[in-house]
Amino acid sequence: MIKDERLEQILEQVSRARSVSLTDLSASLNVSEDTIRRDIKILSEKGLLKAVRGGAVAHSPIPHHFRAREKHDMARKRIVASKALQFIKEGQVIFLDGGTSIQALAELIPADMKLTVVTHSFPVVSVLEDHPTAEVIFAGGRLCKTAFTTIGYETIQTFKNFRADLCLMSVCSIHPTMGLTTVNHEEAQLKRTMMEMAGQTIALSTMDKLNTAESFYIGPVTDVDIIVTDTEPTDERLNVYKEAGITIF
Amino acid sequence: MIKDERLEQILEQVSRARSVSLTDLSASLNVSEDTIRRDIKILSEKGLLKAVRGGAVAHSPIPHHFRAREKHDMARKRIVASKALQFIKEGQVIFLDGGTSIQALAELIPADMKLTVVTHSFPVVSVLEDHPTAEVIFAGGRLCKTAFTTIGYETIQTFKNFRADLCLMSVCSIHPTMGLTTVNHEEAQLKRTMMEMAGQTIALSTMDKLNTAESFYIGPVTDVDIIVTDTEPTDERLNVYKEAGITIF
DNA sequence: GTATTTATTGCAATATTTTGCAAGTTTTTA
DNA sequence: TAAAAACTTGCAAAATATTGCAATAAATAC
Repeated sequence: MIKDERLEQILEQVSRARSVSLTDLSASLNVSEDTIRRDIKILSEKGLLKAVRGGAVAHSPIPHHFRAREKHDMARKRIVASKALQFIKEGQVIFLDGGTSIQALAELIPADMKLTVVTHSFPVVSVLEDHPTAEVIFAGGRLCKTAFTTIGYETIQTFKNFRADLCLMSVCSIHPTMGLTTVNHEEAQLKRTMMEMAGQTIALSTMDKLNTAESFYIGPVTDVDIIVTDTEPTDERLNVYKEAGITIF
Repeated sequence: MIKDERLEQILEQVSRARSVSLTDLSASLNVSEDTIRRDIKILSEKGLLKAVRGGAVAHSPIPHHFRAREKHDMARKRIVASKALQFIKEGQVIFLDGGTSIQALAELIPADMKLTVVTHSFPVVSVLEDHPTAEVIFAGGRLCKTAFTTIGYETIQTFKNFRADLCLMSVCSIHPTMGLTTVNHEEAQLKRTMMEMAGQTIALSTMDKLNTAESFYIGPVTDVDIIVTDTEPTDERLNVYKEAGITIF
């Protein structure tokens, strides 16, 4: 049997029974448990099921995937996320933006950390759904079917009801003189509100977003307090931001 | 049996019987009491049930776990859903409540039907995510980790911003004199608001919910305009509702 | 065509997690 | 207060994961 076919079979069994064991799959598909384990790992990385000890289970009904966006560069994003994690302290109220870097960050939050998380991202909710001590508040609004977030008036109003210690924002484009920009007017408004309502803003950005600009203005670079990237803070491309008074990690 | 599956079985039994003993669980799941004790500890740390001496009880103010209800009586729920579908007309603004009946209904909405849907249920969003012409507005709020809905002040405020043609509500309990009731104060408030803001309310109920009552009052039975059940409208158990002026389907 | 690379699979050695048991402690019950 | 039931802790056995490696098959280059 060809590998793809086997993956299909696994998915089918999971969707039928909601959970399957390695032993059963290994027997019914005539391959070793090791192979099944690897298959499940592949499928779980694609977000098509959830790997658990001894087998796999179907995902929760909370939407968890970004459809339009490819999950490329995940390694870099995890680096950024793990650097940003240090700024989150027990007991804080934090805003989590959309975007895969932020999703990676949510995955890293320790299970015993008490937090209040306000977010407008379905994938983030999906990650925190299993978190025992995080109080999660979802900012509703019009569903953005491409980014898997909510957006618009309602979303902004919700964020206005909170005063966060920290806003963890994913960056679309950042430029020393053009400031923070994004591809969409409503998103710009929303990000502006999130920053206003938070004591401190941390921008998560991979190096390819630095020194670029899009059409819709969010605010000057000095609106962010800290920039976290996937390179060394000593990288000379970052000097211009340091001179503007922004802390780099 | 894999561990995850066992945890769900425990949740299911707890939500069905409201309380379970270590001894019973140990016998029915074929593991030692120690293991069950550890399982219950895990679940209680996630806030999905309450550990008590000798077993576990359901968390009183929280609706039963979504997954536990998911498989239960799906056939009946689909009957109810398909009957309710006829009331949804092109171009309307509709409220969709949580619950598996409503999820089944969302699945039946034709792909070419133009609608504005306001909901607080993640599973419903998940279904409508693929719908090409439905504008989906998600009512944010505090995440209810068992029912996969949002709840609380924020959620209620969001619904107050809309005037819907139709509110499709899942019923917890309905009784001719006790009225509409549910297991949780916040949920009761929310349902009340949804009905207030909608021109017409349709209650989806399987027969086992009829003539039962829970602790938290939503409103009199006359708050709903139509009741859709899984039996014939001529069923004599429904007469008392007809006499109250409610249309039965 | 053959050689080289690449991907896949199973196996073995080594961690890690889960589970059941036993001994001792606490809580409940009568 | 004594007996029974339930809980806690530590530990060893079993189950499951991880890693590296070799054998095989498939793809690609030469």
